[in-house]
Amino acid sequence: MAGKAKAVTLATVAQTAGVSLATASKALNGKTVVSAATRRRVEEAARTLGFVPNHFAKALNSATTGVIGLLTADLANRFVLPILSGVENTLGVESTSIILTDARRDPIRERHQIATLLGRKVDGIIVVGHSDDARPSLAELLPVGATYAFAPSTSTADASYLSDNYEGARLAIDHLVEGGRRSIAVLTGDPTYNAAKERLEGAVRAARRHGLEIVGPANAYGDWSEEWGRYGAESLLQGRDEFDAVFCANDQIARGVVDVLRDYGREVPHDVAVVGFDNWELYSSHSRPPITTIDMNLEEVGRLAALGLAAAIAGEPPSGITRVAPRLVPRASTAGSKQ
Amino acid sequence: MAGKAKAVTLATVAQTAGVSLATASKALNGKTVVSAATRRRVEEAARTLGFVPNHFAKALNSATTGVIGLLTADLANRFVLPILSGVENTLGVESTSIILTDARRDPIRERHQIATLLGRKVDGIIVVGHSDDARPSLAELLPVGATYAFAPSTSTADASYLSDNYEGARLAIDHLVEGGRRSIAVLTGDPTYNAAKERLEGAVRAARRHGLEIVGPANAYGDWSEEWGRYGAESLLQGRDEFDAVFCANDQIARGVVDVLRDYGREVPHDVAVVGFDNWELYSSHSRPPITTIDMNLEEVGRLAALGLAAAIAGEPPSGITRVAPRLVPRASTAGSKQ
DNA sequence: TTGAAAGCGCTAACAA
DNA sequence: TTGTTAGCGCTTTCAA
Repeated sequence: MAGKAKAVTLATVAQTAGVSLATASKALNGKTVVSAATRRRVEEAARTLGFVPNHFAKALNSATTGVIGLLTADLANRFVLPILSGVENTLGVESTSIILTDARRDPIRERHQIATLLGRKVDGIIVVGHSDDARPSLAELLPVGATYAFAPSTSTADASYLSDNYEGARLAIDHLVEGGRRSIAVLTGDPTYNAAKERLEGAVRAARRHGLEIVGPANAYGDWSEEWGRYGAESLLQGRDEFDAVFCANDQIARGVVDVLRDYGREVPHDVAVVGFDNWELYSSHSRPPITTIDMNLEEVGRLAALGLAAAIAGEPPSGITRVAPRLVPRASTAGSKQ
Repeated sequence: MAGKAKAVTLATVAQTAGVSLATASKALNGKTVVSAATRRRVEEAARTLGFVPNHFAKALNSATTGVIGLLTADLANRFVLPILSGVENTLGVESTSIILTDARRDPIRERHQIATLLGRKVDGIIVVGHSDDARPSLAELLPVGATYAFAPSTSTADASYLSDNYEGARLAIDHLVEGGRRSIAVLTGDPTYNAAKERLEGAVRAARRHGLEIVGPANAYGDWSEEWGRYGAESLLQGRDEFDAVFCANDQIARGVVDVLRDYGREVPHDVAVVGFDNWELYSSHSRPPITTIDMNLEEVGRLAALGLAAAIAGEPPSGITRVAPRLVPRASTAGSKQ
């Protein structure tokens, strides 16, 4: 720990530049009233003295503090990280700081953290959920702006940003159909999740647009695990329907499917093409073969939530649900065209 | 966005409690000089008015601000999350806030962020690396305390906290030997990483302590991928040495090994036991069979880094490298005793 | 045990 | 275009 740096204040800067405190303040804050020469002198002085403005003093007489709160429901969740990253990258580091909190799925903890954030006088809050299931609005509790990322608010007056499951499923199905697949099965996830429903529904709709029906058992729900993927694949293999493709609602399911197909001597992608969801990179790109998947573009979700909050802080609060288009990440599990 | 809450200030509280500003301040800050009755009255007033102290005003005349900076090298890295979580959970939410930054492995960006954090008058900084390879000390640049998590500082004057790879390897080898394994092979990771070297070395040492030598090729280095695990396993199968266990330097390698053993009809754990490293839960616990692994206890690393920083802030800066003991997470891949 | 008053470092009227 | 002055909300001497 180096010695305590004696803080250089604006007063010192003003003094060395030979101007008043007020003028120095104006010069450094880009106010137009100061002459170019004065500004140069002040900036020079600030630079040589290594002046760093004290944000606390600044915040004390400004309407805004340049700090926003990130209220995450579950920091350990692997989906929140890209969102954080998107937020962090969007807000200018110099102008805005992020205070991070983790409610650990505990509503009581969440209340506490909101109080803390408000005590820190954050300009706004980005509420990051742990799935894309809707969550109660915080509008009543908050005297500041807020946007919701991943888990949308139940109130449409709030601005929510999440990935578009329907569109993701459509991308997957279109890709399979373009590859010549006509008999597509679907294995979706835990039916208590929106994502499981929407990805299945999106697939059914997209298939119909091509004049196709999804093959295989009507009840394609399971959970989000490899085990379910393996079980589902075996069921399909033992079922009466032929299939040349499987769309899975996440990468783990897809991994299970790919592994079982391999065990049974079905070649992927030659005999059966497989598409996953989530683009859990380290996971889906190292299987045999690597799995084509849908990336939710969660960084973009974070980016939009940050921009939305910035707008809200600027006095123009957005509202409604914005669905971010996912993208297809093609890999070997769907390579080549069938026939 | 609800209406702007007119902030309740200490002055209002003092007024309703019928005391002076100064007394109210003392009462709320636990100063002993105030009488119990007065304190009760002030607290009562504060509660009913919903008084929340303004941290900026507070920080303006205190030595500390109750804010610390988290300087992460790479937020997208999956190892930093548990560390963040450990830090977040350790610092009292009410008393300390965390400002999050992400340098994205860019030293220039890192400099900027340090400047920003110092501008925010953080009481200290926790530097979180993206691997356990040492990183340059920041002591020269920082007028405040700092601790290093995961990636230790190159300076022993700094306090660094990381997981103990040697101990992790020892746990794995001991566990295998206790299970009756005598011919243990090792597949480690990318030789440019400390972790790869230390885990291999730890395994060799631990084996010798049992009077055993590691079997298989001397050059056990590869990278951190499933592909390397598969390749390494095939090499072992085709080699001349018999082996009844494989210790892998991460879960991906272990997964590759398990999959190939399965392909070749070797039963895990009956014929060959497998241990991974990192406890990447969602990954290692869903393979066939689920993989025994070493958990680095990164939350604990975060916790200690936070406590160390708290000590530094309190004027007692710790120093040196603290290695956190990992723990074994037993799963099916080593179940039962051989023999 | 309480209160009056002086700042913390800065911004924002207002005056010059 | 520049400077003077009054706070922002709080803590902290120092007196009472």
